[in-house]
Amino acid sequence: MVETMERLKERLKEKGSKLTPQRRETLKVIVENQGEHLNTEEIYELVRKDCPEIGLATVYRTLQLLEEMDIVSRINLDDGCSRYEIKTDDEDHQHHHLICQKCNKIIEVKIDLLEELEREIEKEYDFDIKDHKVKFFGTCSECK
Amino acid sequence: MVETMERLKERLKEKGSKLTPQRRETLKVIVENQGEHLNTEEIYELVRKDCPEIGLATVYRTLQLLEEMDIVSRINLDDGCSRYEIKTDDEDHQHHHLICQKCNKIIEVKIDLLEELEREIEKEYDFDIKDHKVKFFGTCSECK
DNA sequence: CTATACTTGAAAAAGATTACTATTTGAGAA
DNA sequence: TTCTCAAATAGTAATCTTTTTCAAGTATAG
Repeated sequence: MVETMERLKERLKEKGSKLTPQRRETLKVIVENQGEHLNTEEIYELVRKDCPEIGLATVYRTLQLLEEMDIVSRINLDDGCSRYEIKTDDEDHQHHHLICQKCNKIIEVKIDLLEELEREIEKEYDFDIKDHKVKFFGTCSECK
Repeated sequence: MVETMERLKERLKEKGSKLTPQRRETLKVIVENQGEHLNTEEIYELVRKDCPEIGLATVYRTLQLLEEMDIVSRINLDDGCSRYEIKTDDEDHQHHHLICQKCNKIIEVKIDLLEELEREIEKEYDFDIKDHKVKFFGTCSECK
């Protein structure tokens, strides 16, 4: 938490930007709700508890900023809105998500195992891979 | 093309739905523009050439229908709209896409190579995988 | 031929996100 | 600390994609 906030402060400074209470609080909500895949509206509601005067537009702007600064990543679950999760520094790219088509549960996958495929693609297509977004659809253990 | 149209007719009949000129023309445009990753507006404009009286809402409805019937698949490139491509029957799940972060070109990847990872995930998470959506971000050969 | 369920076009509505504008504020300089 | 000014904010309007509504049209089984 502290390190994440420090990272934000640092990257904002590099950019000539400011660490405002609104930005601090928005990041705090995302960190504290790791694994929840909150959308913008949900983040807005949670941020309002400690920062009631914040506007929705500011939350949108902040999330965009946090994504550009590589502090959060955006997830698209095809439900008509963007969702966000914190990027932990121990992973160099986004982890995968399992989406249950029956109960809509989202499960995070710790295994990466894409190295081989990525090396193959880089060679075959002469393409430098920087990151990936991988979603698997199917049925979770509880819904089988 | 003929087989794809037959498949549509067949699946519509199963559902008690009709094969209308609007649906026929929409599918035709997608088939004829394989590899273009057209969005709804673009499909609408192309369909209008041969079917000028069609409404945009019908195109939206038809694309939804085609996706449900597993005839096309939707691609989300985070550019604020849905794009579509035909599902060829020789692939049992969606192929991957490479997205160049410099020129925004989309490259289709023929290699799948996800079998091993999927088996691993199914075992580890007790999750039945039916399909996947995989995007790789980076720099294409021309932009290096 | 006719009843009925399915489709359609046009326009309105919804929902997410961005743009605008006057005002406020964080943080470095003095 | 106080001053200064670019950066940020709140609130609202505007935009853009997609869905819904509804009256009218159409295919098809019987």
